[in-house]
Amino acid sequence: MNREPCDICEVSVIHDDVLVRVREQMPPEEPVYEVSELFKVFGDSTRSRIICALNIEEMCVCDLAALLNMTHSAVSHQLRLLKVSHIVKSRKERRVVYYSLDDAHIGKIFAMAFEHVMERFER
Amino acid sequence: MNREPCDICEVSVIHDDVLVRVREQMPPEEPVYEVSELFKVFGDSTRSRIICALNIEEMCVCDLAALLNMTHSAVSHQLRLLKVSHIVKSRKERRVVYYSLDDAHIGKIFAMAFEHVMERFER
DNA sequence: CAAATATATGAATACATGTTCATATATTTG
DNA sequence: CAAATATATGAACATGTATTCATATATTTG
Repeated sequence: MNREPCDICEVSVIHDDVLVRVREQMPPEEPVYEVSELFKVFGDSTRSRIICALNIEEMCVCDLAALLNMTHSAVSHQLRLLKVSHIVKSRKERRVVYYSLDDAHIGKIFAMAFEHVMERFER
Repeated sequence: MNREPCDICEVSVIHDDVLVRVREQMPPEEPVYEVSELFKVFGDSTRSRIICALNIEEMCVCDLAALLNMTHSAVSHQLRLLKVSHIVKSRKERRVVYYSLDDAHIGKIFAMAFEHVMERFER
């Protein structure tokens, strides 16, 4: 009943030494989860396109909708998600809300992923 | 009927100049899509944990299952996805299949995202 | 060769998520 | 203040996806 170190794993662990080392060096659960949540937000082509656009210049919902050929509603929903995820920030001027990337880090991570993907494209 | 430059967008575009500039500088659709697909694979906490583990040391399915307290089946399914996405590679030795990160780029992107998340943690 | 072991996989289920539609809010203009 | 404009949002629907379960394959060992 109380099998160590794993209840679900039905067979014996093969490399105990590896497990010990990896357990020691594994980053804590919470930031790993946060990282995957960040990637989850990146992991949608609509949001990726929005981020690419805002990486060039700040834009309002209407312009983004025109650029991406989408309804205002769909764009607005995604922008809300991007905002609560601290990927995008907004400023209001008269009637229009201008969105831009919240953090320089965002663009960097994106650029690096882009580089990675382009390498595969060139082969 | 034939409203330019966007059929879906029901109102007039506000900033034509912005749209022109962004259209010019936007990266092509395909790599943007590929980037979002890459992030989609990263955007699951199970897979993130697997990637973190393999960033430390190569591991077999059984060890990963024990480490993550998951069934072998679930781990194997995720590893298959990671493999077809070229995030992970495998080598077989006798009965066991050892998995490791396919590309140094993977670890870099992950490390940068980690850094970004940790910044928020410290505030 | 039979039993055991390590991994893989197809189908099913449960849950998450993106878009649409209708409508609401907020701001500006006549 | 009424109409117009820009954006936001709740609910519904459709689609996608992670895990589980049962089972298959492949390899090794007695």
